[in-house]
Amino acid sequence: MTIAAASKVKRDLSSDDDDDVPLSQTLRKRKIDSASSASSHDDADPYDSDEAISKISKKKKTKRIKTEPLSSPPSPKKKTTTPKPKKIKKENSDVKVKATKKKKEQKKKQEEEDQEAEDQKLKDEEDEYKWWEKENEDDTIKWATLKHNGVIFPPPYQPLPSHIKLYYDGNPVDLPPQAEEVAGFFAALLESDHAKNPVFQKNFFNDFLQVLKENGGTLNNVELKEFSRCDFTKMFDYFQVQKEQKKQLTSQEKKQIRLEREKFEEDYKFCELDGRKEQVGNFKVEPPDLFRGRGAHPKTGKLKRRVNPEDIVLNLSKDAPIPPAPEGHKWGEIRHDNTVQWLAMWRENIFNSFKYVRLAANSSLKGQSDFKKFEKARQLKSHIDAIRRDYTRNLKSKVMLERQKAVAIYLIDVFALRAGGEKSEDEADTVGCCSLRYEHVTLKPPNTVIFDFLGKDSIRFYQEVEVDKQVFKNLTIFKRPPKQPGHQLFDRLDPSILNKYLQNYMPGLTAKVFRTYNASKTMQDQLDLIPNKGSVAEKLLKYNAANRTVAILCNHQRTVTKGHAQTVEKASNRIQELEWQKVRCKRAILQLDKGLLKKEPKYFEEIEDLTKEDEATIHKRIIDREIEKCQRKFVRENDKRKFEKEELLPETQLKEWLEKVEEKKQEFENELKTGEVELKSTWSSVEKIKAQVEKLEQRIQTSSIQLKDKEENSQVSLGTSKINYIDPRLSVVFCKKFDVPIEKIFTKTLREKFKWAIESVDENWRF
DNA sequence: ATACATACTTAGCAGCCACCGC
DNA sequence: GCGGTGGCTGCTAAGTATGTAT
Repeated sequence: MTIAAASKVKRDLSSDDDDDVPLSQTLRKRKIDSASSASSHDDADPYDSDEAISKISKKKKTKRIKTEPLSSPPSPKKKTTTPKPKKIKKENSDVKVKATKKKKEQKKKQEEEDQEAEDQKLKDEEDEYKWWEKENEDDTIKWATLKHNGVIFPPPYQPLPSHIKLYYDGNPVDLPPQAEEVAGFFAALLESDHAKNPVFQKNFFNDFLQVLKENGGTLNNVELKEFSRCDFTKMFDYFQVQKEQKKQLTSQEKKQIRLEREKFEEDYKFCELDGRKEQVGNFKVEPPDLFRGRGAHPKTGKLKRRVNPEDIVLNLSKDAPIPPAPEGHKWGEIRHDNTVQWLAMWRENIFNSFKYVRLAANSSLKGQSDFKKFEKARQLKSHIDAIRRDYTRNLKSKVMLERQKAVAIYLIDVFALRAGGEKSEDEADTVGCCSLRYEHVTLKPPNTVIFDFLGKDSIRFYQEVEVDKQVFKNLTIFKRPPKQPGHQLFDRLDPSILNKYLQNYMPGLTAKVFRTYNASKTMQDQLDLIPNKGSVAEKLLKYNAANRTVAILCNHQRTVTKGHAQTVEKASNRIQELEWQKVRCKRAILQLDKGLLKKEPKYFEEIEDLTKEDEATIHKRIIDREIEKCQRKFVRENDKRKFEKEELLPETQLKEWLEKVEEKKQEFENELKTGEVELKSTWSSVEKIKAQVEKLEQRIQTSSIQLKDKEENSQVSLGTSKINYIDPRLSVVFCKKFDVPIEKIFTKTLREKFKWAIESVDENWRF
């Protein structure tokens, strides 16, 4: 195969021949052209040694089983060169933060808010640390000084009132509080899917019994043996009532509570990094709960235990004051490691892995990492041609390992697959590129491939695509007997081999960089296609469409919301009703002037398009809706009156309302029979009605577009790509060039996260 | 090379709350 | 003004990647 052939991989290899094809089309069924000439040696068996099948065995088991006492975590890394702390700037940043908080309190007053924002901006300009304007030094050292106040622990368990209990075989069970807490975790989920999942039930019940045993068993000698004999409903109901009560609080009370909480959290929400005040991300320690693994997770439902101060390692400057541990406790360890970003960590008990407390997304450290990530992806631009040329050539390599690498990189590049590291048996069975198995890929000659597997978060990846002919051939070889379902497709590959290979092209190049690169490249290309015209709303729609192609490329999905089908139906009913109203208007016009039918027959065609059945359906829908409305109104009104101790509305009132509806119904029925519309007073002239028709058409138009947009977005999640894959500078440039306010594209938090991008590019910047 | 340990990014979802159409 | 709805945010699970010891 030639280099030219390689560059025909459709999506964006040298975006020449199909620049004008909307990506949305090519993405659904991505086609890969192939000019490969199948010469005989291509088919030579590339297995260059007979250990070929040796690694075929399914996946390896067990990892992370290593246990280590929490009290003695591994020693910190050696690199503890602590550069001298920079001078600390004074209270300026303090003031700023308070201003932000105050802002939250006051609603409405737009001007005031604007003013304040303006003020803040000024302050920002004075003393904000603009790291992106500085030279970038050593990045193995993350900070010079770090001070913080530790972490917030969840409140201790509050036992339930004594009349709320778990029931076993119908008998109340007295649980020690520690066990009651665990039972409560389950009870709270009673109506969720988790509670119906047998694995979840089993894992929960085991751990629950364990905790019960640890605490001396039940207090009233009920022996719990089977999950199915437990009744959590009383507990569940109690939680529901509590939730309801919380909701019932006045907005004043809610506000009060919120303010108190914010005040308490203030000290933990911020830390001091190199003398600057920066936000901490997850300063709250995760509360105990039942582990909610995604997909078919073997450990789902297990108890995630409470974390104590003794479990926590704090990381801060040597000279920083050590925050006091909660009363009667001490910290597990204090560390001074400035080669890492985390402020605190602990080991969790589900996988025995670590959880970290780190800085917020708007912090300088995170911003710098983010910036670096996108710069690395941009660097790939100057290597991508060589990489594609090489993998295209290596698709025919005599060496099996090379062929596998070539195909893998092809898949990662073209279909944006993840690297696909090995997983242990106690995790959900999900895969990425390197861990693809026989059954995940179906080959349909001549060159169609169906991918069907569960990826990260057990999100299904399903695509039927055409691939390069040589890729197809290779996949056929990778699936040859004795391989069978359960066997690895890339039996000689893992991400580290792949990454090592990739680093030959460019330092720091790894599989994931391709996702960033292709996502941002796609976005750039899509934005380039948008004409600079129309309203802001129209431009936004186009921006979102571009965003959507990226999300589809990266397979970012979301579950359709519960009410989605209903919402769609409602919306299309509305549109249908608008159409119907239009027809009525046109009928009315004819009633005013019959002669028009001959003059403009086209205009009145729609009248015939509406069938009697459809019309009757619409009538019924409207009437039903109105009846319901009356009834609801009646009930509501009386509820209110009851509450205020006023006299209730008599039934006759309801009847009166309903009679009005009945009249309308008669009118509709008559209209259906005769085809004659009762002329409204506003329909005094043909012109007026025509104007109304125009309005209706406008509404139909917008409603239809909105509906379509909603439908297309129902399964696609735009946020993930916007937050993680699309270089934010692209969006900034788009806004600048197209006069779209950045607020329309980035929420407040995103604007803070991407401050570096917003302030650093002009409108000529390109990815 | 493998196995494990560590640290950092990416991911979807629940719940809340502001806003919008009636 | 009211109730539903969609957008945001917080949360934490689930990935990727690299360093270190064996």
